[in-house]
Amino acid sequence: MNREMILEASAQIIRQKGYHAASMQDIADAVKLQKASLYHHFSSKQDILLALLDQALDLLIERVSVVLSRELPADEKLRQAMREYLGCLEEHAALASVLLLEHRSLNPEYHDRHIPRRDRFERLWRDLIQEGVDSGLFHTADPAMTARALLGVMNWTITWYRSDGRYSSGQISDNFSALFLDGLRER
Amino acid sequence: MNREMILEASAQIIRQKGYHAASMQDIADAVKLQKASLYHHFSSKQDILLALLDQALDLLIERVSVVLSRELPADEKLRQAMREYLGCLEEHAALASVLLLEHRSLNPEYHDRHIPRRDRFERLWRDLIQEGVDSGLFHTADPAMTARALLGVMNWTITWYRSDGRYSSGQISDNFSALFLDGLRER
DNA sequence: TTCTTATTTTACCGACCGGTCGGTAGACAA
DNA sequence: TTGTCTACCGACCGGTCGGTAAAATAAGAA
Repeated sequence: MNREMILEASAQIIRQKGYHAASMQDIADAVKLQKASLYHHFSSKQDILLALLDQALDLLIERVSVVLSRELPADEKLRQAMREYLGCLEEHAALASVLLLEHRSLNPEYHDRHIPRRDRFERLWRDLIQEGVDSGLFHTADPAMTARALLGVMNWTITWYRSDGRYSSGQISDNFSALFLDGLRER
Repeated sequence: MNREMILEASAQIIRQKGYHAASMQDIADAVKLQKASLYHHFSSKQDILLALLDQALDLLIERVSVVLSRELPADEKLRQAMREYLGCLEEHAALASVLLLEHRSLNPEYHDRHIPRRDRFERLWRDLIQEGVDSGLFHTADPAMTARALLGVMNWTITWYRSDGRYSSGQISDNFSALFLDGLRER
């Protein structure tokens, strides 16, 4: 047994029940350990949550950054970045759910340490929008708010997306990127 | 003391702490009652949560429906509906947070009763999109998914919107509706 | 083999959880 | 005066929470 296995099980359980409803006993049962044994690997329940959030954010930042560093026009880069991000949310659904829905359960001190990393991720998207504006491909009144709209659409999918649903994450992201780039209005 | 006052306090506390972290004692303290007295007004903690969700959804359905029943072109109707919805989320921020973030904490039986009402609300938006498509104003591959994108953008605002921030909810909704209607791409 | 370290277990703790109990105070009516 | 109602209270219930201490076991290194 190691930290990674415990984290994986924790993500599943916290995703299902929410952080506060998920007990250390639940996690221990899932990895077939006694509850006390978890405290050999993690100093507290909060420590587990923080590790999950860090892991999730590291993963997403890394994966999206790779796409953003490609030499492409901003619109195509946006399309690919959205595809990568939504694919990542799907592939690591439990981890992603914890990141997006349970970060509010972090203690204040932990939370303060977490926020800058979130901002860094948000800035990736804002910079992409800005890049598009600078190159004359995009127009927007406020790149920061546009980035939040973008993240809102994508993040909200974790509340309804099911991998056995009608559409794959790739189809959904293509749909969303087309909507974002060209709008709903007929022309 | 009556049910409404308890619900109002409950919404504030549950919004802050989350359903499971908010205790009946917390709620009792907030309304200056003994914990036991809460059970004179509500049969259980779940009962409080369900009442909050019902109240929130009733409010939103009513307010948005009024806008949707106006005789307007679909694009203008969308603009006004988004403005109404985001204004409502801001005006009843605590209630809205509970609705959007805590419905997962409902017991299965309660949850099943709640879901159809949520679907009804989502359908309002889907029908509006469809109306725009039928009238030739909108084009979209899948109205249901477009509606979800729309709701995603708006619902996600409760995770970052602060009433003392740079923009009012009206400005944000105008920004979002413009983005949705005409897209990000320069033309 | 023995010593050391890493890992897990058993047994336990105080605090708090949602919820129930019997009972009380006051308003109103018969 | 008596009975009934709403609203509320203090005390308490069994159970679970996150977390701790110390003993037992497993795994390597010498």
